[in-house]
Amino acid sequence: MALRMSRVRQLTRNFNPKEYESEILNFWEENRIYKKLRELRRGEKQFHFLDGPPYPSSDMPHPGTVWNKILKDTVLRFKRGEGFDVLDKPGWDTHGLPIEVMTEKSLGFSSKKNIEEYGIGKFVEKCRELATNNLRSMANHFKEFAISMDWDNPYRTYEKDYMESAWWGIKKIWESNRLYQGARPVHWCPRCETVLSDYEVSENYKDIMDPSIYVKFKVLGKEGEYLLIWTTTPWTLPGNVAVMVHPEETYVKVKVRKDILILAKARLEKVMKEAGIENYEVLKESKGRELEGLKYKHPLEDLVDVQKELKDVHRVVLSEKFVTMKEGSGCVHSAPGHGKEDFEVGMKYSLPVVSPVDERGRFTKEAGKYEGLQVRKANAIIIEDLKERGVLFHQGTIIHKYPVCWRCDTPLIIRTTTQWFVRLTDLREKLMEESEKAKWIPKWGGERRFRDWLLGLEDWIISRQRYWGIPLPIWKCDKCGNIEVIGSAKELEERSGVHLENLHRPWVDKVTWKCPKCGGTMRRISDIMDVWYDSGISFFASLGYPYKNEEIFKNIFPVDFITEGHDQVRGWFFSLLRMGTLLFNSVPYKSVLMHGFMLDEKGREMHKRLGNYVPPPDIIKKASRDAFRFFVLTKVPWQDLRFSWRGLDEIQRKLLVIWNIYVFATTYLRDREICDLPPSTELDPINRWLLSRLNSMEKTVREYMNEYYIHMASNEILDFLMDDISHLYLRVARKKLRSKDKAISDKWSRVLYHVLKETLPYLFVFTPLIAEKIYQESFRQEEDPESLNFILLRPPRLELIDEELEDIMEYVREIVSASGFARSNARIKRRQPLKEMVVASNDPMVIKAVDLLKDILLVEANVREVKVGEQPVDGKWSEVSFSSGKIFLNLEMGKEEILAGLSREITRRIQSMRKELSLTIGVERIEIYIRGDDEIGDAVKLFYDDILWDSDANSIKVVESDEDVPSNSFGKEWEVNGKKVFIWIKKVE
RNA sequence: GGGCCCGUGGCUCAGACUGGUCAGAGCGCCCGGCUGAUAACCGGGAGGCCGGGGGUUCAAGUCCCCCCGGGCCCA
Repeated sequence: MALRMSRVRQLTRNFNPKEYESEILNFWEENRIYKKLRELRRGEKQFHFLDGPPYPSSDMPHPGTVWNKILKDTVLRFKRGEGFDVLDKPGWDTHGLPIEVMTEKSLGFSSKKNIEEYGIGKFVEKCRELATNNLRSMANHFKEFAISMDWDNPYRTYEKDYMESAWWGIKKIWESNRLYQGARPVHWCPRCETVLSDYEVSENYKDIMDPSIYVKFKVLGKEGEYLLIWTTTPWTLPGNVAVMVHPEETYVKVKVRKDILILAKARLEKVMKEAGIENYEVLKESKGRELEGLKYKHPLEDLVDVQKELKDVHRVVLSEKFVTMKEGSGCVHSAPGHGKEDFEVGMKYSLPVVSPVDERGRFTKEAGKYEGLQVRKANAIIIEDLKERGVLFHQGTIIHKYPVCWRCDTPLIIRTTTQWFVRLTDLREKLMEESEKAKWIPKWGGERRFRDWLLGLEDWIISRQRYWGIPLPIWKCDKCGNIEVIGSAKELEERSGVHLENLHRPWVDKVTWKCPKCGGTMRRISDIMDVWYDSGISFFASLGYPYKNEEIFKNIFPVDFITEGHDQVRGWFFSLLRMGTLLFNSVPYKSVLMHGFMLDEKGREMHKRLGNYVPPPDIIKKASRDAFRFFVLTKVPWQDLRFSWRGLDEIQRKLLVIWNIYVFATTYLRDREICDLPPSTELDPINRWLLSRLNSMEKTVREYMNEYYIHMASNEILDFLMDDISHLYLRVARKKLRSKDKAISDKWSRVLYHVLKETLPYLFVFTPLIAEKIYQESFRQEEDPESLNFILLRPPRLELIDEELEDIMEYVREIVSASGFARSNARIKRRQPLKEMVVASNDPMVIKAVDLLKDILLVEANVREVKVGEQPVDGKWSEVSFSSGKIFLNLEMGKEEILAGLSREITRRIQSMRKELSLTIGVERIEIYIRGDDEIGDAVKLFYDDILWDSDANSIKVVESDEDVPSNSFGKEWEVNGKKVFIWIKKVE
C-alpha cells in the first residue's frame, strides 16, 4: 500500500454557522449529493424506514415535527454510515376534514350544501391544491434542517397508486368477511348534515343552556309507582327504550305526595332539594341490581308511533359503567339510538335502536306527533306534553358543556346512522400478540400504553360522509342490493368500461354498471374512508403494492423502524398494527421509538393559537440548524421536551468549542505533510489513550444507535469532543505540536489528524452541517469522497481500546485538579513552574497513572518532576486529597524556578502586545526590547530561546535606556511580580 | 373519571432495563487560574433530605402504594 500523505487547510477562525450552514445545503443541492448517495448504496443490505406522514394542514411545521424528522434523519444517516441502502421515502397524509374545512373557509362555505352547489370536482381539486402547496412548503422547511430524505419521491395518500393500494386492501378485508354495514349512534351536525369523528368533537365543547327535567316513568303493575329519570335532552325521549340503574348502588322508594318514586339513595337529597320538596318519606331500600327487568310504561306512548311497537320492551337494565351518582337521579333514561353508552348497554340487552331523526335533525314519521320538528325546538313541546300527562316531576335549566360543530357552532346531536364497519373485536388477542412482537423504545411505550387500550377495542367505522378522501370502492345494486368491492382501477374498468385517472369523488361516483345478478344498476355508495385507513396502509401503499414493487415490499415487511410522538400510540402505531394484522397477519414494524412533545419554555403545549409557537425559521435565524439538532438529540427522546432559547444557546457554544477544536488543530497541522497513523507500539500513552477513547466512543455510539438510544449516542460523541479532546488532550498536544523536535511534532500531528478526521463521519450523523463544513474546508483530501455523506463509519478497532488506560486517565484528571486546588490554596499561579509534586497513594492504578501519563501531570501541574512517594517531611508543601490519596506540591522555589516564572510572565506580556497589534504568530515576526532590573535580565538570558520560540521573535535585546529602542517600536510598561518592566516590540519588515 | 409518562441544586437536563462510589453534568453565580482555539479555555466553591407521605429491603431518585403538580391519550 502506497504511503499516503495528507494535508489540512486552515479552518476559518470565525465561527459563522449562519453562513456555512446554507452554503453546505447549497453544496449538497448543487452537486446532487443525495442522489449520488442513493446510487452509491444501491444494492447494499437494506434498512427499511417508514415515515409517519405528517398532515399538511399548514405551510410550516411545528418545531416538534422538526424534532420528529431530526430523529428520523439521525437514524437514517447512521444506517447509511453503516453501509445500508436505506428506504427513506417521506410521506404526507393529505386527505381528511381539516383540509376540507380550510378549503371551505377559503371559499366562504359553511356547509355541505355549498360544496355540492359549487361542484364536488372543483372542491376536491381545491383540496388537492391546498394539500400540495402546504406539503411542498413544509418539505422545504424540513430540508432546511438537513433532513436527508427522498424529497423528490414522497408518498402522498392522494396519489392514484396509493389509492389503488387502499382499494386492494378494502377488497381483501371484504373477502375475509370483515367488512359489514351497521347502524350506530354518531355525533352529527344537523346543519352540515354530516357525521363528525370523535376527535373532531372532543375539542369543541361550549357552555349551552338546556332544560333539565325529571320525568316519572310509570312502573307496570304497581299503581302509583314511578322510576324517576333525569335528562337534559327531552328530544331523546321518543327514542327511549330502557332505564339504566347501577347494580351496586342503593335505590330507594320514596313517597312524595301520592306518588312512590324510585331513585338512587345517594341522589335523593339533592333531587328533592332541586325540586323544592321537603316532605318525603323513604319507604324501602334495595340494591339497583334488584330493579333489573322492572317494566315501565313510556310516558309519550300515545304520541310517538314507534313507541307503540315497543310496549313490551321498556324495562330497567344494569350498567356499572354509565350510571353515575354525581348527577341526575341514578335512573338513567336510555335511548340507544341517541347515545353511545346507551347503545353499548342496549347491545348487551339486545334492545332495539330507535332513532327517529333525519339527517337535517328533524323528527321522522316514526316520531308521530313530532314529525318534521327540529329536535331541539321540540324540547319545549315535549315538556308540555309530559306536563299534560302528569309525569313531569320537575323542570329546571342547566348550563353545561355541550359539543358543537367546530365549523358552524351548531349544537350536535347524536343519531343513529348506517356506517361501514371493519370487524376487529375477534382480533383483540391477535393484535396484542402482534404488538408484543415489536421492539418498543421505551419498553413501556408498547407494554402498558398499548395493551390496556387494545382490551377495549371495538369494531372500526371506516366510512365518512365527506368528499376529500379515498372513496370506499363499494358498489351496490340499486335494485337487489348486490355488493361488489373493487380492488383497482383496472378492475373498475373491466366492470364498467370506464377508465379513471383520478379515483376521487366525484369522478368515481359516476361509474356504474349493470348488476350481474338482477340487471339493476351498480352504483358506488357515496362514502369515503376514515383517514386512519390512509395512513395505516402506508407500509405497503407507499410502494404501490401489490400493483408495484412487489419484490421490495416482500423484502421490507415488516419495516425496520418507525418513530412518532406518543399521541400516535393510539394513532398511527395502532393504525399500522391494525392494517398489518388485517391484511398480512402481522405487525408491520420491527422497532418503534416513541418520542415526546415539544412544549414551550414554560412547559405548556406549543400552539399557534396560544401565541407561544416558535416558527422553525426563527430557530435557524437565532440559533442554528445544528444547534437545534443537537438540542433535541441530546435529550431523552420519549419525554416531553421544553423548548429553550437558552438551551439552544448552550448547545451553540458547544458547537463553537467543536469548531475551535478544528481551528486549533488546523492551525498546527496546516502546511504539514501528515503520514498515516503510526502503529500503536510507537505511541506514547497519551496518544494511545486518545486512540482508545476514539474507538470506544465509536463502539458506544454504534451500540446506542442500534438500540435507538439516540440521546446516549449523541451525548457520547459530545462528551468525547468536549472532555477528552478539548479539555484534556489538546492542552497537552499544544506544546507537542509546536515541539522543536520534528519527530515528536510529527507523531502528534498524525494522531491528532487521524482522530479528528475519523470523528467527522460520526459527528456527521448528528450535526451534519458543521461536520461537512469542516470536512470540505479543511480535512478533505484530493482522493477523498466528494462529501461526508459517502463515507462509511469505520467500525471501531477493538484492539486499540485499552480500558485500563482509560480508567487510569480518570485518576490523572483527579490529580491534575488536585494540583490546581493546591496552587490556588497557596496562591501560586499556574504559570509559575514549581519543583515537584509528590503523589502519595498505594492504589496501583494511581502509581500506573503517574508512570504512564507523567507528561500530562508535568504540563498540567506545571512542575519539573512528579513522583510517587510518601508524604514529604521537610520543606514547604501544599497538600490536597483526592479519591485515592493525596498530592503534595513543593512550594519552595529556587533561583531557576523564579527566573522561569519571570520568563513566562514576560512571554505572556509579549503575546498580549502582539495581539494588541494584530501581529499573527507564524505570519509576522518581531524584535523585542526589554528594560528591567537584573533579575529580569537574568530571566531573559536564561530562557532566551524559550521566549524567542514562544513569541515567534527574531531577537530579544535587554536595554539600559529607552534610547536604545528603535523609535517606531510599540512599547508598554508592565508590572511583573512586583517589578516594573518595559517591553517594546517591533514588527520585522 | 380512566390509562400512560414526567416532577432531581437558581435554570435546563443525565441518571432506562438490572436497587448498593448516583447524588451528577452543562449553564448561571462567587473566587482563582490560563492566554495565539482567545467574544474561547481551566481549577475551586456555594447550592439539592432527588414533588410529598407511607411501604418492601441490610440498602431506594432507582421497586410497591397513596397524595399533590404538569403533559399526552381516552372517556
